[in-house]
Amino acid sequence: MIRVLLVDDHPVVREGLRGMLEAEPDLTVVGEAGSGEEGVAQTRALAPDVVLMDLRMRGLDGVGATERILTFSATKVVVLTTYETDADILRAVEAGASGYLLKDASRADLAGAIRAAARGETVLAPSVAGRLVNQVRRPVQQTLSAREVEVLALVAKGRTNAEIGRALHITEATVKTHLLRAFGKLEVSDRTAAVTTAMARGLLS
Amino acid sequence: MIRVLLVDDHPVVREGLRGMLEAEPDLTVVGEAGSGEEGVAQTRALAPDVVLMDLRMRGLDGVGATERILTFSATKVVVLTTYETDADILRAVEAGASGYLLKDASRADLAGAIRAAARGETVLAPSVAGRLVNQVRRPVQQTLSAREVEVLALVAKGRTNAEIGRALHITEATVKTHLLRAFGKLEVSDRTAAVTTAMARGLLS
DNA sequence: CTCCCTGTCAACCGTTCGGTGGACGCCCGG
DNA sequence: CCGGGCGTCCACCGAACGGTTGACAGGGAG
Repeated sequence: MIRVLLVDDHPVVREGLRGMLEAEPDLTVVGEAGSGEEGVAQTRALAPDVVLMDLRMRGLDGVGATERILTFSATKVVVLTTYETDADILRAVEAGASGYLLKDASRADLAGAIRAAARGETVLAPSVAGRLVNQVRRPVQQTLSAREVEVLALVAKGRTNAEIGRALHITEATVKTHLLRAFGKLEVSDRTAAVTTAMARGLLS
Repeated sequence: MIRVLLVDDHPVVREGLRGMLEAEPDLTVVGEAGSGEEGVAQTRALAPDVVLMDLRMRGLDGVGATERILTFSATKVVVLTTYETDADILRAVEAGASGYLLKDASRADLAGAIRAAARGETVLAPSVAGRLVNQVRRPVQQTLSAREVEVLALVAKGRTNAEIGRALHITEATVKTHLLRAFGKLEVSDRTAAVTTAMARGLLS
């Protein structure tokens, strides 16, 4: 019997997962948590075999909760989320998730992924696997520096370079340097495209 | 007994809703649909009292499905969605939805909203109501014209005005006119802010 | 029928941006 | 200890952008 803990801030989703998993004879839901913090605490208390973890949550998010859980436990973590942005997927895998499923998964997908995770295997939804391959194939993993993100966030609000410089207590020249470096990393050539692609990759906001 | 139809493209969510609603003695789930088209068909076939409708779906979305349903049926539609962008809320209410709930709603919230909708009342989640008030209080409802959206979408991709003009077979001057009008409507003064606020209001992509 | 919105185009001007080519100090890791 | 990434700064140039004003045609609403 595989013991599963559900971590999701939506009661509806928890209820749905519970219903689907309890219908499988070899799976049992031993607990639910509505936040990342609660998920960590419940894992410590219940020592489940597998945690089904939502990514987007208020407070401690799924990635953070996964990292914490794996520091003290052999519990497997399967990430279950609605969206599949490149950055989310990469962060989850880096944090040590044993699987990445989307919420449109069927009962069979879910159960299969949980059993695989319990056996120590890693399962990715097909579309997720493709995106991950794209990430890995790209040799230079393009992470924006904290400062670059800071500048881009202000650009997204429509600030001019001079305004951004004043806001961050740096000169306009420095702002431009940050932006040009960000352009290179994002493979774009203007600020608007930089903002949209950074958002698409989950690097902003 | 209030007869409810579930329309959501996520099996997990449908399962969760079914579980929560079946626990209420006066509610019964008479059917499920995984798409807008199917939702319309099922409503026609089953004539439920209330449809619980997800907004974001592939194909015919929740707003479109709601509009169609209300043309031929007295069925009440309660919108249930994860996100609350201003444009989504307004579109759903304009389409004739009797309620707007978020997926973090509790079982009591859900059941209460369905009962209210069945009685002919309108229920909005508190945060949704606030946003709607903001929309209505703003006298000039700022809807971007189709052409303006088209231009903004290309701006979001980093195209210059001249490139956009060539792509849309208009001159750069016209592109600038569209953009300036969009700036006015969105209350911004540069293209980047225009794109981000348009996205935030759900007017883009 | 008239008004307003939309879509189209034009010219001009000042400001901002993007590109280039530097420069310096810091810190981390090989 | 030395390379490289990061954060900071400077100067210059051409291109792009934002603001303004003005214009005209078509269509839907009052």
